[in-house]
Amino acid sequence: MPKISDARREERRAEIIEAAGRCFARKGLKSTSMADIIEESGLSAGAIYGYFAGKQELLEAVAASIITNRVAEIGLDEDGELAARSPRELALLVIEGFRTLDKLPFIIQTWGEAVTDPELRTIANRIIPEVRRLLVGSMTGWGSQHPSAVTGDLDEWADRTALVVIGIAQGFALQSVVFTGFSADDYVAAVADVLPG
Amino acid sequence: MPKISDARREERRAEIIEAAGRCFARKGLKSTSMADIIEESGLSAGAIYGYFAGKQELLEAVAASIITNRVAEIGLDEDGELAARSPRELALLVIEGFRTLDKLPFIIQTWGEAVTDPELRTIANRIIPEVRRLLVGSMTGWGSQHPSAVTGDLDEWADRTALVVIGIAQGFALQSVVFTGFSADDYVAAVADVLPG
DNA sequence: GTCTATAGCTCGATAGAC
DNA sequence: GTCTATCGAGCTATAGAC
Repeated sequence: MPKISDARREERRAEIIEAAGRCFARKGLKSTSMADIIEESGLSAGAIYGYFAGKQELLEAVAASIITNRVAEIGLDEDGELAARSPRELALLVIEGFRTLDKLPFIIQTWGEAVTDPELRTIANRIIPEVRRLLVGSMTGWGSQHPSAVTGDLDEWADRTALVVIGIAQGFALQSVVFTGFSADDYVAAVADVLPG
Repeated sequence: MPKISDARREERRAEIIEAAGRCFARKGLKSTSMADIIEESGLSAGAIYGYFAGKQELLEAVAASIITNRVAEIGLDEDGELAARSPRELALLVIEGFRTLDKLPFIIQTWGEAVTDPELRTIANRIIPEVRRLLVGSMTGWGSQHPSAVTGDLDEWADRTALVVIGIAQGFALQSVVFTGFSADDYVAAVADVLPG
């Protein structure tokens, strides 16, 4: 077989990540076997292993891919620019993203894995500060226009508040996947109630 | 073989759950083997399997045990009675509990497992409404004394707000375990900022 | 402590683009 | 004809059962 171009190789890689992502979302992290991914991708074991060293590395690639797509959507309005938004608007924006994300169960499982997988933790730790930076930037803009909603120093306020905004969104994700009687609308209403904006 | 008393059997069961809990917390869910638990408990394989059908059932028992202990602490003041508390106080109470809980990493992993394990989800779904009920009761008492902080109907307000209080605490737990640069003090400060009370 | 099943993975053989 | 991505049978290691 021929040596393929870099572009084609990158495409293959993406295909494999996609296939693995579908398996993980459908069957769960644990019970997805390499055989499943091999079948889903339509390739052979050897082919897969030419791209990824193992299941762990695949999982990490899938996680990185999803999380990168997520970040690209957060905090960017229609023009792809960062707009000034209130804590409430930002929380609802992130939650709305989670709400329409079919891979949410996979993400929750990934959080659990990150506890014991340093590589996944590294990925998370590369992304969280980036999300936080986006939120802080957007909130700082809003806060300067609404000083009465800000307690203490503007930058410190935005810095702290971003943490809780992220936490609230994470709580939403968790409850929506694990809690059977969960009402997304109630949660959203409560967030709108609690956060300023 | 002598049939042991029910009390003794219950005690043994608790010992095994304790030993398994230590293993899970130390080595993580995945890499804890039955051999580890057998060794940690000082019992034989046969003995363990006389109480639990397998690793999964043990995990579920450990989760149920931890979560039950948690609930016992939440919302109960020194007298074991339910006091009226503000959303802020309740969130900080739950967070403080997480903060001093050495088994937090285990809990996060359990959330991930619950996505694919119906039995664990059932446990979570038995507990979450109970915690919520405690929070709602406590907050309703507080809200009736601070009507200006309540939007709309008191009961509905407490019901909704409890969701977010739980979510904020879950976000704290997640970030404190996964995010390396996490500052618990900042998160707590932000919660105190955001929630009424 | 031993047995069995299964998961993850390896590696020589193959075949197709250049 | 050469070079190498892909194939896929089987190897190895480990977890769980008793």
